Amino acid sequence: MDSTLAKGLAVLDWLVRQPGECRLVDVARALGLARSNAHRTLQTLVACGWAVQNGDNSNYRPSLRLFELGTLVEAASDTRGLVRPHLAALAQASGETIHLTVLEGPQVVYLDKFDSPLPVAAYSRIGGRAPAHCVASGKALLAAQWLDLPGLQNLLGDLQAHTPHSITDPRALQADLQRARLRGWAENREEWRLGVCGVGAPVFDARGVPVAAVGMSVPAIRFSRAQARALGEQVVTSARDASQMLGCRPALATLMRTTSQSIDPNPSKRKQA
Amino acid sequence: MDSTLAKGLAVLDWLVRQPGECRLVDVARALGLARSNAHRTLQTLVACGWAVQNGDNSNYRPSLRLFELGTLVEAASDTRGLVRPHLAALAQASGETIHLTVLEGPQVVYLDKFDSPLPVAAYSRIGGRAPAHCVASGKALLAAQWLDLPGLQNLLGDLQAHTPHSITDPRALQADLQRARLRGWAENREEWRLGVCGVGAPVFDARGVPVAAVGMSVPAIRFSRAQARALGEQVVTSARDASQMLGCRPALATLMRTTSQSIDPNPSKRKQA
DNA sequence: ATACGATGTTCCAACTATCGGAATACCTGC
DNA sequence: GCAGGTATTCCGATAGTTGGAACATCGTAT
Repeated sequence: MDSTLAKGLAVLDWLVRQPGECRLVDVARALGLARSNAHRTLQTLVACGWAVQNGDNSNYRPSLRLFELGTLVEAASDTRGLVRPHLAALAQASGETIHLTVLEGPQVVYLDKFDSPLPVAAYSRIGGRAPAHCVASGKALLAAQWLDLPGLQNLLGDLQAHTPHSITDPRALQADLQRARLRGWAENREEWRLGVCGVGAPVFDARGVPVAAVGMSVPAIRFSRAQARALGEQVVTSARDASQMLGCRPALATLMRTTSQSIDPNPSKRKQA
Repeated sequence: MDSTLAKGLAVLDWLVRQPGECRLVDVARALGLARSNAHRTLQTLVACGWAVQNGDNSNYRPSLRLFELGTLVEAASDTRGLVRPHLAALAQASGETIHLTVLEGPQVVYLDKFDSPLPVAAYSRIGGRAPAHCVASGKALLAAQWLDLPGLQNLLGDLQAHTPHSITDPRALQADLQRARLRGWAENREEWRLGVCGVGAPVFDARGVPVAAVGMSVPAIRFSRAQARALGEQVVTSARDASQMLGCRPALATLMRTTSQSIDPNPSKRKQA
């Protein structure tokens, strides 16, 4: 592994997470580098346009290149733009906090978000992450993949608990996902943040592949069985509409399937996508 | 300069700009690397979470880490969120395409955008870039910095022409900026894209530093002297409101100044920001 | 079914770019 | 002016990178 590259990326990552500009020594100290090493690394980042140096005090900060590339990455799958109207409609109709997430490894990443007018304790940020097994949209995406137990464990690793309600047993999670498949939507009962529940449903593209999930965050106080069911239905409907917007035929745009994972025609060609 | 780091960043950059997943050889060929070298570089990117490898065909694509960091970089200056309502209002009132830009080196980066209902030929993308000396918002930002001729040339380098109307003479640009300062807004008359004009005005933060610019893109057909003036006034008003939103005292929130660059209390401390 | 070409991955010795201590330059505050 | 802290430069030792070659794998043509 190229340690020089890894180091540079770590510096960049650290730089981004700092509030203001950073001094060279701070970078060096934070990452345990020699000053001269940190200096050369930062100079390289600047020369390549990933960081900028303040001419006055020679402090460093990340450039907008990351923002630029971030929008490109996100735009590559133009899911967000296409789904956005449906999110807005759902936010309007439900009055709750709505978000759009995608799965990356064992986590979901928040692609888009509409905040509830009545602020919920659920704190999330576009670009932020959450463990997939602890949030409704994450479970919806997991359910839609029909993984077997080894596959699930391989993807998620050890299931960390984040509240007393978090599911930490893979078998229990598997059962929960199966329930989600039957029901059409996944549930989160304070498994990520105490006091915050949610429902989520997957969005499929034209090929029938689950590419994103619509999630709704709801305070535990408003999350009785009956309320959950009603909200779940709303989310499923919204997700199904969104799927059709992405070109998915209606029949596919649902989490439920009579046959199990058999129908997944993935020839896994070694071809350029 | 750390060539390993530079190479890795180049790979990442290239990866982001490809439409789908990428094969190793393509990366190697595109960047002129040995296969083994490209392999190690990509593996490092994957190990550090900046790229992901498709398990089936071992193709590579950028991870959402870039999106994540991109939103962080952009959120660091929460300009966008605060100014957004004013942009929306201006878009509503004018019916034209509105955007928010910041200066980075000789370019502006588009932070936010509201598209006109009547589609203008101006093609721009959030996260995209344009040469500062060719667009109205860029000129507004340049004007707000009161640079002298050497400073301007140092920042922008050679002024490239992008249409026959582009300003390529630094002195002419300087004069144009001076006009903008007197007027309160900057103009672009088909200097970046033929058929597309625009007006722009700077947004100041609480310290009176120009941090962004509001721009409006208008088809040349609707950009007579009188129309330009009317739109310019609108943009100035909007930018001034936005500045106050950022905590700028009203008196400072304008491009015009009676004294020249003298009042710029920048003690240039070598301190942590 | 077999062979072939193209690609992904691993290995390793030569080499060169990186590392980090030390010296220098610079700034700031006392 | 001096002291403390920091950015930058320098350079020899070293360790990490490099790229060719071998091997494994896959898709396709024969």
